[in-house]
Amino acid sequence: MSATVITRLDDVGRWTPDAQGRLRQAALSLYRERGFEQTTVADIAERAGVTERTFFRHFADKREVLFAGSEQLQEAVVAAILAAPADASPFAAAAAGVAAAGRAIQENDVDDFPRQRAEVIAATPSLQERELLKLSRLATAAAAALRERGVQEPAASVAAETALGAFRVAFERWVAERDGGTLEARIAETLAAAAALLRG
Amino acid sequence: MSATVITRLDDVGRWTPDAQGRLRQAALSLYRERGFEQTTVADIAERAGVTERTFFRHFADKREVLFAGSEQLQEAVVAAILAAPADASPFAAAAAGVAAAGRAIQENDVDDFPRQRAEVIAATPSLQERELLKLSRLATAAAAALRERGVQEPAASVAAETALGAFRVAFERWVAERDGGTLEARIAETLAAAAALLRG
DNA sequence: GTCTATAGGGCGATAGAC
DNA sequence: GTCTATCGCCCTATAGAC
Repeated sequence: MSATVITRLDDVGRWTPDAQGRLRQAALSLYRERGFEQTTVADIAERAGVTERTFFRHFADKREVLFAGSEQLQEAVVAAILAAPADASPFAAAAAGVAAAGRAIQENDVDDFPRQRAEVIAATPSLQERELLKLSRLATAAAAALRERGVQEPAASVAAETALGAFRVAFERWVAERDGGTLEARIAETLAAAAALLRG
Repeated sequence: MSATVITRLDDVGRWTPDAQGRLRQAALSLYRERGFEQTTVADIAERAGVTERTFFRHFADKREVLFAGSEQLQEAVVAAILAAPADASPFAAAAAGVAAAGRAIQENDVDDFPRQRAEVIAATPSLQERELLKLSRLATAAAAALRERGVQEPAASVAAETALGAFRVAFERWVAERDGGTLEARIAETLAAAAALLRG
């Protein structure tokens, strides 16, 4: 998520710094203006003031530009799961993980970036695919963290999938309803719904 | 899933019938032989005895050729949810849906197709993306079916996501362990683990 | 930075079924 | 005649190779 920080004036040399950050902003604005398919990598590079080749040096493909920072999110989730009280249930630990994800997203929220990004993704199937893959990897990492806590399979994977399913629903609702409260609140509400489900 | 059936000899005209079925078989075998990325659409078309252009008339892209029949699967899931006993809990109804999915997959199992297909997908990130998108759409359809049964949001979406999360875990385990019993049994086991989770 | 193979869309032509 | 499956050729953008 975080942009490259200029610590010394020498860093401002032949090229303007933070090409990656400019590429991300250029891509998001263009995807919003004309749509993902109607935007070429050349368009993005041009707006960011770099060459097409530079784009592919920073991002593996045209989709990935919207998913920078997903590793940090994953780390936050794993850390929260490992940091949960020793006596927390598997689902409670997984829930702590997705709650941390919600907090991390809101903390890094600048210029309504997460919601704008989410709207573009919601409008573009091929971006949805990438998002789902990231969430799936996140679930895999969460399950591994739960196993580290001593949770057996298939409980670990099921708990991770369930918590992340709740997260997905919460995030979707948060994006759809602009005045529906904070993401954290939505997540808490959805996790509660999940917990209530199997009791009923 | 079903191939075009030749009902009359006249159907065999200028071209050999069932181009779609041949394309699916050609694609799966080539993906297994040399991998998805190493296979070109031209390769597939050649093996199926049609032109490249014909491939794209049957399938939107190179991935979609492995996902024919997913609409029928979705219909089976929705039907099973709607057919569940009126007094079934939201989660129980969703569970009936994914159990039906498991049965549908095993019924159409010819030549170990589902497992071979799953192995190729497991080895190919871009195919995983497509698979996850299909499952996500399935979850959306399942949630809609639950709402039709009178389940409110967010319970409907959460129940659908949870049941499909369990399905995903079950399917993965079934693919990984060749002698681990039937898919149906795996699904039942995983659904039970999900139910146990939130009680604990 | 340059070069190239491949995906995948557009559009018209063709040939058979009915 | 219509409808539908196929083919051929053109094109651009992606993304990997060199």
